[in-house]
Amino acid sequence: MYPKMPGRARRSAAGQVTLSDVAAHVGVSSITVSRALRTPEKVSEALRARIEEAVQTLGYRPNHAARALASARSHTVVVLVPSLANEVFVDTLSGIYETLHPKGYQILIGNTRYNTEEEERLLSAYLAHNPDGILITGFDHTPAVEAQLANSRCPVVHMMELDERKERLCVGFSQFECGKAMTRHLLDKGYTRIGFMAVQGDARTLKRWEGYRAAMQEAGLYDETREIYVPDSSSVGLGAQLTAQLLERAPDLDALFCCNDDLAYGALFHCQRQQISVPGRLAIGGFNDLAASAWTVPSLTSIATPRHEIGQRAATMFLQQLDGQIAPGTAYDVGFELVARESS
Amino acid sequence: MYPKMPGRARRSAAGQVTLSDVAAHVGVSSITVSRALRTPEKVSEALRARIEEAVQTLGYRPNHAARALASARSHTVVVLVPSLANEVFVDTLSGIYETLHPKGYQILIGNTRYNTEEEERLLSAYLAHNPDGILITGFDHTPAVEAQLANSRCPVVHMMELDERKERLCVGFSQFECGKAMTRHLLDKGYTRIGFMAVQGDARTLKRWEGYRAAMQEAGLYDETREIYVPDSSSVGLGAQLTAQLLERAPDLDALFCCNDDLAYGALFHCQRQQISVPGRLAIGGFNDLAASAWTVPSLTSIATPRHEIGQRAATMFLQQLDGQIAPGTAYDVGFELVARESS
DNA sequence: TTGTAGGCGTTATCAA
DNA sequence: TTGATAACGCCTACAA
Repeated sequence: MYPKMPGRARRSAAGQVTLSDVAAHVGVSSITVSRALRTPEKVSEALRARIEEAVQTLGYRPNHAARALASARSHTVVVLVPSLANEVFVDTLSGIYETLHPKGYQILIGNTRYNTEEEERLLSAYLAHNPDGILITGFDHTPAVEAQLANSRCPVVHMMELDERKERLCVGFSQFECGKAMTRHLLDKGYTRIGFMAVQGDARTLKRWEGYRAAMQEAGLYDETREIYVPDSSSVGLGAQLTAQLLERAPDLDALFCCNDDLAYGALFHCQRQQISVPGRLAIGGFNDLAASAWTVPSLTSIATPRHEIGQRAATMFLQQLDGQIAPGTAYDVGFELVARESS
Repeated sequence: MYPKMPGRARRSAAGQVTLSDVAAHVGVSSITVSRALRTPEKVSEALRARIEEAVQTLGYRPNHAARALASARSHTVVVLVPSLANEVFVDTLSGIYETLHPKGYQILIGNTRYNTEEEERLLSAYLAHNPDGILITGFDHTPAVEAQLANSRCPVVHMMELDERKERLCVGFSQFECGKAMTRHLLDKGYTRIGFMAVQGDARTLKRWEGYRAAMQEAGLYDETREIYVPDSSSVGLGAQLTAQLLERAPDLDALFCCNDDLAYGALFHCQRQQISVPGRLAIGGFNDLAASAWTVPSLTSIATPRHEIGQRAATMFLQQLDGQIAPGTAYDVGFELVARESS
């Protein structure tokens, strides 16, 4: 048996320097130290200096749990995203972090893995932290999650999509219009046998898919045999495999709209390997405009989504609701941009 | 002015259902409810059932802060990684999560952005949470961080590298040997004018670089004009740009070892665009073996690093130290594997 | 198997 | 500007 960890013997163990330790050191009451730390302007300058010094020398560290318990504010915000292996959500998180960190908020990241049940479990667990706010991806949740959000007594901001019911705080863009925009771009370029590749089947993917369908139907060119879908999670390899499958089934395809850039890279690689010229024989469009999309050969036509801004905005909207500075049901549309490159 | 959020009036506001609410409902003391929830086996079956029912109907949720404060155990583990935009650390995190979540631990993720000062700030902030453990990347820290780790009174596990001093708990592999292995592979394949591309300049990159140098010097083929380095953060685009620069400076290069796969993709794309045949005119090797590396054209030779296992292992080692089940200074070598593909 | 007592470190309230 | 007091919700220690 090796040395156990401190055992956390009991009673925070020897270690912890507390507010009253600092207070004793300075010769004031602990509440004064508390004030000197949180609202320095309410403490006389002389005292403040002595307190700060004592904090330094004693190495005092505030105790988050005690603060949360006493103040009923955890300074914690829960963020639920479907994936971390996706540049999109990493960028969103960094926007959130940048905005919330300076305000003293901790972020509790929940990775739902594109699974609403997992989301439910995560939310339940995280609610025990009494978050001051919840930033959640999309509107597609289990009834239990909806109920928890409603009862959470803290601001909830939905990210990535816009609420058609205009009842919930949200920031995002129209996934449907994105799907339409890319499809129209391909139609405008003269392609007529345009396929669609989808995976994962989350709500946002499905909306893009609807956008594709709407545009194809409007053009009188819709043909469901040019669509391919599997529920698996997205990857470059899967993109390559599905491209092969789809081309077998619909050999006359002249363009392919992939529901995200990873799949599109896979499509590109497949074509390269099979000597299928892009865009000569097959045009390819992606979605999200990941950092690498400008560098592939040929470079990838995609739709740029301002996810970093979505993160910043979602965090800001949370702060605003905390202060009553925002109307309930506010929907913030960040828009999107089609980036035409060599692959189309 | 719009409706503010509940205001968190004070005193946990109307809302909170507490242990004693449940206790009152059932007609027992609150400690009994606490036990029924944490150690069900210590409560009679009949009571347990009634308590569980009351928990359901009242919608009781444990309060993390109160629990942490009373028990001096936060059930929180801090994980510090240099980046989230890197498959490597996302995979590591998922290994950690899988291992720790079932044991009831929350994970506090800190993204240091490859910056030791930022790491210091993050650790300071996170220490306020009284974590039960700290999983940190590498051994390259500021003195303040080293001091905080030493004083933290909780298990600390270092990930990704092995401790030469054999003093610290760690799990990883030899970055130096990796660098050597890839270089030797290229030498074995007959390449002699092998370049090296590095970015970011973190400790691990530098060790791989040393491995490269050692191998080249052993072969009597080392030439520093074939090395290129910039401190910028890694990206596919940067890989392409640096490849162009290096080829200009050292046009006779016949192989290029990139310190990670992202850069290698960039190198691949540059060659494709410039019609430089790979590996005919220039062989390329990467590092990490990201998921896409098997699908590029040509597919990329790389070094597979078992980061998921590192995550699992690091979490396990933390749990073991908590129970005194592991010798101090244990270093767990997960090894690595060279994956030779078309690009070399 | 269940309960009593007391405190974890901090902050809100109210008073001085 | 500063302080005394009483929570916050839960858990450890000990007792019954």
